[in-house]
Amino acid sequence: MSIYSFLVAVRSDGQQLMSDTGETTSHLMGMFYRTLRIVDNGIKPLYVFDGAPPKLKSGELAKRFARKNEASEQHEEAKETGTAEEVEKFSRRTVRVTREHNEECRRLLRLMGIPFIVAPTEAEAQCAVLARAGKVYAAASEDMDTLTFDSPILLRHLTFSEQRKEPIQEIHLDKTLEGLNMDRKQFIDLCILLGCDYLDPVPKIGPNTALKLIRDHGTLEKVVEFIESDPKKKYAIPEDWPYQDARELFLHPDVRSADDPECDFKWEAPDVEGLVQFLVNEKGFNEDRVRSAAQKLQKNVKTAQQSRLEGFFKAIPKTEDQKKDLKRKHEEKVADAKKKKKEDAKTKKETKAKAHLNS
DNA sequence: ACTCTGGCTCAAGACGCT
DNA sequence: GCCTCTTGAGCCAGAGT
DNA sequence: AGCGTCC
Repeated sequence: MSIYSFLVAVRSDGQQLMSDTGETTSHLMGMFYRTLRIVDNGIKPLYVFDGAPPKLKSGELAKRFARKNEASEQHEEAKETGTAEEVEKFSRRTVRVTREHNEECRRLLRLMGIPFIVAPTEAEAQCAVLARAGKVYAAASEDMDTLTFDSPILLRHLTFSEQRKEPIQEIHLDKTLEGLNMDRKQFIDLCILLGCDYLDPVPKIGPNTALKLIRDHGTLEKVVEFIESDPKKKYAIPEDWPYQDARELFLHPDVRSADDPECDFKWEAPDVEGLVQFLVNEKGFNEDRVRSAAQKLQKNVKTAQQSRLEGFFKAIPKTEDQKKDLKRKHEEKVADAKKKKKEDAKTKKETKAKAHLNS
């Protein structure tokens, strides 16, 4: 996901950054400096790449594919008749992450000495397993599904950029369940009803209604039964709506077990000359910048071992206003009952163990 | 009057100098 | 054999209560 | 904080 956002956001004059041979470098630029920042803040990141999507997702993926093609057409059209702004707008929408982008990011991580794993399927699910097993301190992702996959802690907006808008959020699954007064099974059912990648949403059921339905009926089985037997026909379950399959994916996703040898991660010193070869010689990065970045990495490999444990995050108490605000939105609706802890970005942070990043 | 959903649009990263 | 997945927030209209 | 630049 972050590769995607780098491709969309890292631009100049409406174009992605490129080497002199015309190859895109936006993803490397984004990866390199963000990872550097993270390491510089005492965190030892582990990246997780998405594997093959589960079959249940193919319907959704087909839709996205269609949308992407549509955007490409609009892009072509804009190039003929539209303004420069329109061309740029549609250009962003046509962005696709390729195998090459992925492989270059992995090569970059290897040279930086940062470990990664390619998940059998969903990266979020793999993140959750590793966090659950204590291989990492938390799973970092923008996706709430990470909690549904049973990660004990989710970090959102884990970036240490100076001009970051959103504060880092640390969300604990146990507190969330406590706040909702639900067990994990109900939470999974709630998330499915709320709308997940695997199933179409149920029309007219938004966050509030979803929460109420699960509260009133306890399980999705009962909710579906209620909806179908409702004489007023207020809601309609979509034709093809295999919620049991979705639930099964959340409960038993295809993941690499944490004790698998592949999950024996190591954080190593950067290969400075390799980085120079790759980023400077091949991609045209500025050599001084790359070398000083590599130096920072090297320094942190040493100091990171002797983890200085200070308070990692500083909690900011929620005001009543903020609570009200949260009532609105859907993910946040969940997050609301969920007790989230907002973190102050400006304070320096340390991880106890290792923070865990999702690609 | 209030609540809720759904449709719409937009913007999206990080650095370093001033 | 192709093809590596957009997403969230803010705003507003309109239906439902 | 704003803004040009990174490649």
